[in-house]
Amino acid sequence: MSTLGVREQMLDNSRADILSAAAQCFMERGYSATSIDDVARSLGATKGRIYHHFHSKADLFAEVFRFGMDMNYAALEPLLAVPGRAAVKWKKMAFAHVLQMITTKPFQRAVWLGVEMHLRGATTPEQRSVFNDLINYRTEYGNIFRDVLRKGREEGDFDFENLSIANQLMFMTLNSPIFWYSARTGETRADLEDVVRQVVTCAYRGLGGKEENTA
Amino acid sequence: MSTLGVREQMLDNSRADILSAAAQCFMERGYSATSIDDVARSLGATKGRIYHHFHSKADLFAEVFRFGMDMNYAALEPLLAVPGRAAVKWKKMAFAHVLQMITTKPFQRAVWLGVEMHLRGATTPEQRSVFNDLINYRTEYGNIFRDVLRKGREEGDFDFENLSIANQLMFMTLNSPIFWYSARTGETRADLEDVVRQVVTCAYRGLGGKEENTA
DNA sequence: TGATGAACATACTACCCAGTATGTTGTCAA
DNA sequence: TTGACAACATACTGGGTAGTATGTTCATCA
Repeated sequence: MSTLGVREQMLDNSRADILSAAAQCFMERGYSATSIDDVARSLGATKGRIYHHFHSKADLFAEVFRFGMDMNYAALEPLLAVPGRAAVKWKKMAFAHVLQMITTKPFQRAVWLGVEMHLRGATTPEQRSVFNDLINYRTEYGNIFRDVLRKGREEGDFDFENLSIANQLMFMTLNSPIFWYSARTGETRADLEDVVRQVVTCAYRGLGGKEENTA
Repeated sequence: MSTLGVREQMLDNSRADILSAAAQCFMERGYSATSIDDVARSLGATKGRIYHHFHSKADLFAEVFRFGMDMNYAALEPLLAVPGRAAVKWKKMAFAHVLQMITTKPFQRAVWLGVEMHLRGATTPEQRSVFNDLINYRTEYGNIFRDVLRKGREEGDFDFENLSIANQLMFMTLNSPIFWYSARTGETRADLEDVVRQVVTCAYRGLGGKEENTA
């Protein structure tokens, strides 16, 4: 692996700054209501900078989506090898996921937007191939939870009927902080984790999770 | 009350058709990506028809929002006078609400969009007063459930910590079919109600609802 | 039966925005 | 030092869109 020179570092930082600003704009105004000029203005820059790094608005959005999902996988990966009961593993995964939703909210809102747009078919044919990869990326992530749900039910720790519906409802609950959470003034890490814990508990119970595993 | 003449009937039907088409378009493309021409085209008409009945795009959207909430209140109202335990009342309310989300999905998506837009502050100053009324309308609706939740907890049938968080998570679950539900081919009323029941059960358990009330 | 107005359609304008073409500046390598 | 190129900024174009101004048709009523 070669070390990055100062120049490459600055390039990457510039790209990351754009991604961050774009995520914020997409969160605040949605996809179509966000103009490239909006993103540029929020950076104190102009269009030129954006188009130097990204082919198009759709491409910029796709990169925001991908970055968000990359962070999700990174947060989840350390937990995948955990042995033992699926319900216990699920709790760790759910906690990490909700924490991730809150701490990277703008990116997760973009992921949400992307999934929604895909479900509505609101993409042009050329974008489809790139976009389909991203949706598969996201679906695969969802399937990780889905498999754990199935295993947990087989082990008798979960009690739900339709797996697909249960998975949908679970994700709605776990993802929901991207819509309603915002840090109070003076909020501590402990306060934050308490919110996360309440969300996870709600989802766990919703899945028919047994109380003895609640601890 | 005066009976409506043929002319007034047709006017009202025309308005209702526009509202319906607009709700569909807003659902499929979001607010900003929906053009007035799109709505008109889906009706086989032109802009002139839309602007004859509505002042602006924002006004059209507001009316879709209002109509959606009107239907929600209409579905909920018969249940408000029900005496007895709050948890039992909650179940009836939740069932009616979820059924409503599914059967009037395009309008409910518009309500969702409207709330989201308001939370983002994506409205111009002039629209604010009209829009604030609608948001209050929706908040009041939410508070009906909120009060029942509080009462249910006081009666020992619910077990959650923060009331606001519980209310948020509950609504996310109950509303979620507007995003993932679509009728299968050959789906019966019983199939539909089974889906609704699963959603309500998930939300009920998430609130820490006691199992003996599940029936 | 002719005048009036509701319910539209048509035609037009001003503006915004994605994308492009081109100019500018600083850095680094030879 | 110089030329080459990355990393932008500036200037422009074409297409789409909200809103308006103005026609057209047809029912209704005096």
